Amino acid sequence: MTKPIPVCKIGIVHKDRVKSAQSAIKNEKNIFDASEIFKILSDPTRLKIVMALAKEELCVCDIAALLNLTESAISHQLRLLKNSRIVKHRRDGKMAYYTLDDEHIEDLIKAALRHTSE
Amino acid sequence: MTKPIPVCKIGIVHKDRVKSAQSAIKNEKNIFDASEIFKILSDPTRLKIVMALAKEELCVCDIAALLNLTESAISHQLRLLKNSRIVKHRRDGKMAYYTLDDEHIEDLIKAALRHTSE
DNA sequence: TATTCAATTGAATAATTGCTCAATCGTTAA
DNA sequence: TTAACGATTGAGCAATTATTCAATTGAATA
Repeated sequence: MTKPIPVCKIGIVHKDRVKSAQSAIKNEKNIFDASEIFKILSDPTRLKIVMALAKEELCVCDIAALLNLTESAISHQLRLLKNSRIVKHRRDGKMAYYTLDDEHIEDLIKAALRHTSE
Repeated sequence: MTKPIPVCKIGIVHKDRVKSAQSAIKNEKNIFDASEIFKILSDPTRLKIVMALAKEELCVCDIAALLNLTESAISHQLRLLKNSRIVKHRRDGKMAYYTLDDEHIEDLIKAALRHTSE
């Protein structure tokens, strides 16, 4: 079955398939949340920050030196990462030390790297 | 060890940590490629397309009806997904049928959904 | 207290992006 | 050949975004 009804302009072509697909994307909120996480990791600078913090606790200065960017630029990105609960920080005097706040993120990155090296 | 050298303006604060972190992000090309995949999945429309195609083979018309968008908008997004080798298509007459081209992608999405429901 | 400095914040700018609209392509059928 | 239609493409627009610059905050120290 699933025979094509060649009238796209009027309606749906494969009604049963579309209905089935609909059930796969019905949870709008979850999909939006997932896309937000992907968006956070879609910037190379942020992705590097996350990968660096997966290995070491670093202060803003360290990350700025590591990525050759200003502390301001790093601080802006860290705020986004913090809002997404991907990193957390602790204060020690003038310095702010950042670490990962989510162990799932590393798996996510590994899964992405798997796609790249196919 | 790893004693803070409080002179951020002059150089690196925690030399050994930065050196260690550097090794985690040394493969620039891979990181960029991974960020590209995240970028592709960071748009809710594209993410829905991928999730729909993970369940059913669909033509452009079906997807447009499913997401309530024009065929043009869908076609533009499908081109991006095709360029990233996430979807593939076959032609049958006037219609173009799309399916997933990468079984890793579903794992990637599942991993992201895991983060959202913490 | 006054100064220094890491970190943060807000405004501004350049670049990117998702969609619409209009035109075109390619295949089917009259 | 012509007409119809699903799909694709390019230009253009509105919205988002990564970075810089300048100003500010907050903690340590002179």
